[in-house]
Amino acid sequence: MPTIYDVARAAGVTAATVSVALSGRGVVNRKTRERIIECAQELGYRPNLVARSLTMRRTHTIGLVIHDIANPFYAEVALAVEQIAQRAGYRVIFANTTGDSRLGEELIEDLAARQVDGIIAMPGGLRADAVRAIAATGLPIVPCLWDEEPNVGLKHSVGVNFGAGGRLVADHLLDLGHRHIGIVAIGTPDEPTMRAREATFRDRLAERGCPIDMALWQWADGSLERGHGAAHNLLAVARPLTAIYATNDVMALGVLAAARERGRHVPDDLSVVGFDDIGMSRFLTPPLTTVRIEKTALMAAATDLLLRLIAGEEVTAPPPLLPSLIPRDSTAPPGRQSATEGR
Amino acid sequence: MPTIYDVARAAGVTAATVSVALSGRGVVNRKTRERIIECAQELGYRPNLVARSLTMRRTHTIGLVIHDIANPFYAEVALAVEQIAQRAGYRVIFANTTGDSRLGEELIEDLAARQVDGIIAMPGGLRADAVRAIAATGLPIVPCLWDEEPNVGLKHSVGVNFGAGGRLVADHLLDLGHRHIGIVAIGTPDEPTMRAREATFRDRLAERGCPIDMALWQWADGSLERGHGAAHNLLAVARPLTAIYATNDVMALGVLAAARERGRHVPDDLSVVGFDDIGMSRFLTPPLTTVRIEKTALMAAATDLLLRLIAGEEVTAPPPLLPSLIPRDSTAPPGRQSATEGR
DNA sequence: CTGAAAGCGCTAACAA
DNA sequence: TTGTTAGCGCTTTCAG
Repeated sequence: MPTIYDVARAAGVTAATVSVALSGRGVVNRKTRERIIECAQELGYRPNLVARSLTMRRTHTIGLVIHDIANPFYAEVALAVEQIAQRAGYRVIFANTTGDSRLGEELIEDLAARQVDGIIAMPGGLRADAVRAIAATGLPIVPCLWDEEPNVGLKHSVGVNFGAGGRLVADHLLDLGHRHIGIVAIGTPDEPTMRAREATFRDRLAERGCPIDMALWQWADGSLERGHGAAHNLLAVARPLTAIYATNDVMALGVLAAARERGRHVPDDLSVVGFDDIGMSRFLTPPLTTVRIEKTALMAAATDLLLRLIAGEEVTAPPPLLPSLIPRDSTAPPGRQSATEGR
Repeated sequence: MPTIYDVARAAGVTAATVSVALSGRGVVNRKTRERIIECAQELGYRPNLVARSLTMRRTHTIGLVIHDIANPFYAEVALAVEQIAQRAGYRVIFANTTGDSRLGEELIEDLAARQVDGIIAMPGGLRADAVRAIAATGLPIVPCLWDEEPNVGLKHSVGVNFGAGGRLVADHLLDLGHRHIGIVAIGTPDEPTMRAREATFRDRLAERGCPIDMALWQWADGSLERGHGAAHNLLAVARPLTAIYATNDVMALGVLAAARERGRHVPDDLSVVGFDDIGMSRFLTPPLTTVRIEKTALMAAATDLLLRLIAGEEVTAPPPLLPSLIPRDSTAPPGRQSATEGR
């Protein structure tokens, strides 16, 4: 690979001049510039961006730390981030934690060592204090869509009022007339903290005189497979159950599958509601009632925020957005009097 | 950020010694090493990986160029690549072309300028000659899962026998007794080249005495939305039609939705088969019959291949794998004599 | 308008 | 075992 020195020699000038000529920063004689450009082209010169990064202390790279990109929710997030970054001349390194917060910490440290200009930190496999530690370093980092600790105690973050979403679901189901509601939540039985979207749901149910039966509370890890399994557990329980709230769409997809496998027709025999509104939700059978998170808009805003932060602009993070419930065909008033078991 | 010099000063040694001590490459006195490590920790020293990259001529970064990561197929691919890379200490920069080959070329050039150690090139928004041009540069690049030009004329690539897949679909449908088959293919009417999975399907149909009715041939861009729209077009045509082959699962999902919207029951009134076997396909309603591409295994192999190439090992690319048809519930013998229109 | 010189942070010979 | 020196490829004053 030819360096700037090679083209300098070819053009009969010095490296500094080539640098200036090629970047169009300073002023260079028209003819010399042309000669330089020509030589560069001929030699197939391509700037070494890591050398430039070293000098400039800017890599034009950002890091995106997510749970796992195979989850459509994060995939959509990643697309939004990359598109905004790309247009600004930034590239993005993505790293999957798969829920391992030990790994998450390593990854985030590595990104910092690689001198990324900033980081977008999604929840799952990243502890708040690790994020704070990085932030304390001065590295711009914006936490996005964190359930607990919406802003991670940081000045810049972009969030959503997940609690409001949980309430919307409770109201929707209650209004339809459901009284026997199961939930497939993300988390583990032993972990004491509960995410807002689950907590407010439970609280609202109690508030409206229909406290949830904890035998109908299932924990899962957010994956399709686990959501599917949890739904089977729920449907196997010999109790009335007319609706299931899966706290993300991917698990809701698993719930729909389990319902079908057990001969439960959705929504006649069972209502299902999800959370997130991933792209495919409206195409499912039946189209899924869910809580919409404006992922794309939010992540675009988050990325823009990060880029401005990097540029040293004085910016202020947008306030948490209110999610909205999108009623589709997977929910309906309870039909056949609380079927207990499909098959 | 403290540099290696700061640590050196603190420990009363020289930078070179710190470098050696911290990397554990050379031999350093036990006590000095300990002192150095201690100082490093105290100062919160973190190596500057771009400086290291400049010296070592190795960034431990690879590029992944894909169509768009929001497509579950590519998301699964990306996960596999990242996981293998991660374990080897590599990070991955992903770049979406969204089908724009002009952009694809820029991205690939930029990755090269950033000195990535290698590139995984997926089809869609990347022209074969652009890939070849980069390869000619000496930058390791492995094309994966390209439909046309399986190996892009390169020595190292990983592929699949897509043609065999198309044939499997044709045989499956024909064997079930279907004679009126529609197709939702990826491409555009004007583009002369057809991908293997479509071409062999068409040819096999003809071979077995059931040439496809070109009025039942729809082109789409591979997205859920377009697949959905194309299916509606197909179902609106006043012709017998008992099965639809969507040449990727994402579009097949759109076909299932369209069928439902038109009151066509799958598989009783309409059989649907996809291609790829993305993770959610077996959870759809009904579970989708499809051609399985072992994405994860293949991409893991591809990434491993790339890493070895980077390491300068003498490697040989695996031969194209044969895909297999996974029969699920979305296909069945044609039922009600070729319904023409559902509603 | 162009060149000389220094420096970004790290590693690698080679000496001491 | 540790230090000296040079260099990776580029940018940026500061002179000329």
